[in-house]
Amino acid sequence: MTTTDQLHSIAEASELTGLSTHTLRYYERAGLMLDPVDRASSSHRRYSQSDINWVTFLTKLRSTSMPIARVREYVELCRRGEDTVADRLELLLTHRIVVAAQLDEMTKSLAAIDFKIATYQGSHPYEERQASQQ
Amino acid sequence: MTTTDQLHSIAEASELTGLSTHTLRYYERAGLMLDPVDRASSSHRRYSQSDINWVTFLTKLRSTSMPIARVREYVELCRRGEDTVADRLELLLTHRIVVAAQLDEMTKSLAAIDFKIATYQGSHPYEERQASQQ
DNA sequence: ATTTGACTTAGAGTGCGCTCTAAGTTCTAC
DNA sequence: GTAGAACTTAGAGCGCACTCTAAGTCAAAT
Repeated sequence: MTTTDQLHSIAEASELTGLSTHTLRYYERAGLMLDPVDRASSSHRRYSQSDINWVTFLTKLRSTSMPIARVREYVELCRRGEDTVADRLELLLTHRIVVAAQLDEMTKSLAAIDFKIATYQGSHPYEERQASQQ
Repeated sequence: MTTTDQLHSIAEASELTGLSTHTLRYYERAGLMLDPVDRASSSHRRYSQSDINWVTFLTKLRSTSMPIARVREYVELCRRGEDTVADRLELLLTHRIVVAAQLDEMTKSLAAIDFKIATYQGSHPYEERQASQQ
């Protein structure tokens, strides 16, 4: 719970998050970091564990197609403190609906693809299948 | 099974597929149609039911993030006839793996978002929750 | 001390998938 | 026959999310 935090170079942060160093800098410039990333005396970035955790959560938002601008809105609410919790909740609940719809559409698409795969594999035993125009 | 096919204007095709007329023309130019779309004497497009069905399947590929170029590869295989079935199958099976991974990542991201939602809603009854830095 | 590689910045460039424009033609309704 | 909507084309433009560049600074090893 205390800040015995080990600090990470941008290369390490890249390893840990799966984002490129370019993207990490880009996200920072885009205002997506919760608080300013520490700097070494050399001005090199030093990522704390909590920075890493934040970026990790951020990638969950991104991987569910939340636009950068929306992520920024969310971060800005976070930075404004505890009295924005209701707004943050609403934002996430709204996003949740989008994600559920995405999952649903994707599942249906997968089913259609699987159906096509089955026709190629010969869904009917004994070669009873008909020639399809697709 | 016979071609009693009703023909559809591009506006109707747009309605039926959920794609804009712009996108329908774009896909055609991009070589994504299985066979050439019929034209009225006026040169207006006339979509057959099988065109519609094809576009519908095409959107399943697109909605699972298959790039346009890959869809085109697939279509070209389809056009080359029955001896490309093995290649088509391989292409779809490869894509299937990608889609499954996407579904998995999305599901995990949703879980992370739900977890955050729960913390905002007060996951613990009786307000036992701690202030989080996020 | 010098080389090598990792880092810094601001800003330009890229790739993808549309999306729109403009100028012209055709269909539908009156 | 004329108005207005829907269609046609080739090609330009756009938005998003990176991704890269260039010129310079800093760090670790020899």
